[in-house]
Amino acid sequence: MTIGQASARSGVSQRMIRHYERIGLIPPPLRRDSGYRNYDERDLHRLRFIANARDLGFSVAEIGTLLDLWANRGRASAEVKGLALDHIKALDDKIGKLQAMRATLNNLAARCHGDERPDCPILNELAECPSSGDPASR
Amino acid sequence: MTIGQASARSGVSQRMIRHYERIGLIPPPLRRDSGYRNYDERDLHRLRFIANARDLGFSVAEIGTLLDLWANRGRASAEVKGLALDHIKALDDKIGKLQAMRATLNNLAARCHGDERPDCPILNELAECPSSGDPASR
DNA sequence: ATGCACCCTGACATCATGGCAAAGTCAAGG
DNA sequence: CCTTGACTTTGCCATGATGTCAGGGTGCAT
Repeated sequence: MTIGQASARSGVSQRMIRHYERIGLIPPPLRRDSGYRNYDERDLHRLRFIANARDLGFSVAEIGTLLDLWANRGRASAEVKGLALDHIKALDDKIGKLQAMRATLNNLAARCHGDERPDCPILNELAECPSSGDPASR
Repeated sequence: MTIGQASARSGVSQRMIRHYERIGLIPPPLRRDSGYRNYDERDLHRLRFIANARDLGFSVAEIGTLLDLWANRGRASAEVKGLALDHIKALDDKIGKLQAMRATLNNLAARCHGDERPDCPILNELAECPSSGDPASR
């Protein structure tokens, strides 16, 4: 199948398929005489794996490791689980930071009357030195 | 003050100060005869504003708008609040996506025994077609 | 005047992705 | 057989926010 078909059936854009090939995440497929990349079901399966892992937020490097583990029939599942748990921790970190931002901003927004008058606690707070101002929001 | 001092006192790296200047977020400062950038308290104040906004996750484009509003003494606070609320919504979006990833992954990890045996539901699920497999986790 | 810490510019890297352009290929219909 | 339109190829540029390195100039204290 051509790259367009592989893309449509895997959910990975053509652009990214070529990209993954160039960075070595997937092996270069066979080429037709015309030079067109020719993918088989095995390649497709791998692309779907990549799409799923990417949707879970794994980085390309992590996906590479997961692919290796996937290909290695003798791997210990503990290794995979370790990766997954690490990634969960990273997600929790990100979520926590975003929630902290949200809380601070929500706090500021609540204190801003939001009418046609120019006085605005949001801007006032942004203009403060980080150490001064509202310690509770940090 | 030099860029190093401005950086230390604002929490914005020298690299980013120069960057913000180049993209027009901050005006080019006066230069000494040597060519060194020379910042005053006003510049410092602006840099601190930028640092605070950045810490709340605003993009450079949004920070530009906020700076304009900050400089415009007659602005309506509603405008600022609107920006803030939009940003909160964007944060909620991101948080929601990350939480969905986390939930799915956590689900998978819980089903993986994580020992020395090779069988692993995490890899199995990643290898599935997105439409098949475990609809509950989506 | 010598050395060290600082500053200058410019370029390249990240990470995952999009877009564009010029050129070749394929399949179907006239 | 030839045209047309859809597809593929490669390569380069761009994003956003930031880091790093290199090569060269500056300023100050000893």
